[in-house]
Amino acid sequence: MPSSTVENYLKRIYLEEQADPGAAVVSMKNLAGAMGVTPGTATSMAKSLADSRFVAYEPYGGVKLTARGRTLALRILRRHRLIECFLVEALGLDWSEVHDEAESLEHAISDKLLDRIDEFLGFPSVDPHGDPIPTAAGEVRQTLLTALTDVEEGADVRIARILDQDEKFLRFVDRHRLRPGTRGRVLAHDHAAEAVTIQSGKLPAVTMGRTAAAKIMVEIVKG
Amino acid sequence: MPSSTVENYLKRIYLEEQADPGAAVVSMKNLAGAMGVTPGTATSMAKSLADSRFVAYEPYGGVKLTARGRTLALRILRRHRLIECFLVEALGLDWSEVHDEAESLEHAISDKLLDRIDEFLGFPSVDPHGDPIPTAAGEVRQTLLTALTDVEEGADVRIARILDQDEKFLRFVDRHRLRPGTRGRVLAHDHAAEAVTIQSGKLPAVTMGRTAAAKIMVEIVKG
DNA sequence: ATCCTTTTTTTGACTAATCAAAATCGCGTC
DNA sequence: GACGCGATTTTGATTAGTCAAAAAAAGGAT
Repeated sequence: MPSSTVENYLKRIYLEEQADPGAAVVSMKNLAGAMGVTPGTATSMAKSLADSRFVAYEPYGGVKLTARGRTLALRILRRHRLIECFLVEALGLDWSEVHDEAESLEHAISDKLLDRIDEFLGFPSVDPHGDPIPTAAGEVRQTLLTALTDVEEGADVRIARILDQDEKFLRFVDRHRLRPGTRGRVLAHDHAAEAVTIQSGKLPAVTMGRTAAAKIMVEIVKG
Repeated sequence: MPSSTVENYLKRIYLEEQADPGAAVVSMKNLAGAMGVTPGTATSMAKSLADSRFVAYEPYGGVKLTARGRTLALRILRRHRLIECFLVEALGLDWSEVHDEAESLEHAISDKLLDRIDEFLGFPSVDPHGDPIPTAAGEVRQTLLTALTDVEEGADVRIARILDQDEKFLRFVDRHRLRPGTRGRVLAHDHAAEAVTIQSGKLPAVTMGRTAAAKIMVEIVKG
């Protein structure tokens, strides 16, 4: 069995690949940054992941998950996201605080218990942040979403996914009723000022900067 | 924070001390046996636990928990037992299979989540095996129980606690309706043959040997 | 083509946890 | 009091994961 360190690296590599689908590989710099280790550590781990055939590693190039590595990464992600759902559903934790908890539980839970949880939850397809839950077979259903930065003024949208697990950011999202599933309208989109103004429910509209808006994925609602 | 290895050693030392309250200390042989490591490993861990002031270690003697060590051991035990309750209550797992799962989750769960679980369960005082759940303050309410081996023929008893987490044994107990909380009657106690016959509900009576009976703790019901 | 900066790799060291096997200790028996 | 056996400790080695700092490579700018 791979250690939880290995599991974390693979998960992280997967997420980095997703975050920048353009890049063919994940650099040691990015990997080290994402894992909070020094570059030398990332290099030596990359080699050992390659030895286990979880990644393809090209010296001075970077790493890229193999099919085997991706399968494992998705298994961890599945665990992580099902646990997040469970903590919210069964115990009423707030969606802004479940990420860190899931981060450690994902390595400790058995497959059997995970199946129970999946069943308990009614086989959900997304977690509380709107992130898709990979199937047990290792497939992810990708939905086509638009970043809030790419939405034109006046559009009606349904918030679908928040691409940031940071508790502070999630609480900001929550305060303005922008959590996945809610509807909203883009009141203004000032490209020069790099600011988007959105309004949800009866709450006052909120204006946010480009980087914040880029982390909010929506579906555009035809009206 | 102590590693989960350290947590496991402390928990194990606590349980060994409980299992043989007569002995002043836990020997390296017993500790190594209980932890499934070689004696040399137990010795070196004993030293390092002593350095952290979790145990008092006497070379060629043994180890004994300090107050500090006991507090931590009880914290782990509390986690373990609350998790067992939770898995049975919330997810309907069988009490015979929750022990191993709790064994790994106990090191991964946060205090905050544990408190939620405790609340969810209504602050239980015993787990599904009848083992007492230490309080958050680190106290254990010890109840006075009698081993089935010490019960006279004809006595009515209430099963209170099973001193063995082994799945096979627990399923045996279950099959004969002897789980904690149920009532039964000791039909025969043959001291020479070291066998006890007990009957519960409408089921046929079952006869078990001394070592099995010693693991079943009961309260004697006055009639 | 050379230099400079950034990235990557290498090297050497450290900690935690473990084992195997050799050395040593403690203690009951004769 | 010496012997011997079982328990304990020591020693030397291994693996996983990490860091700091030195060395090397890549690649763009001049």
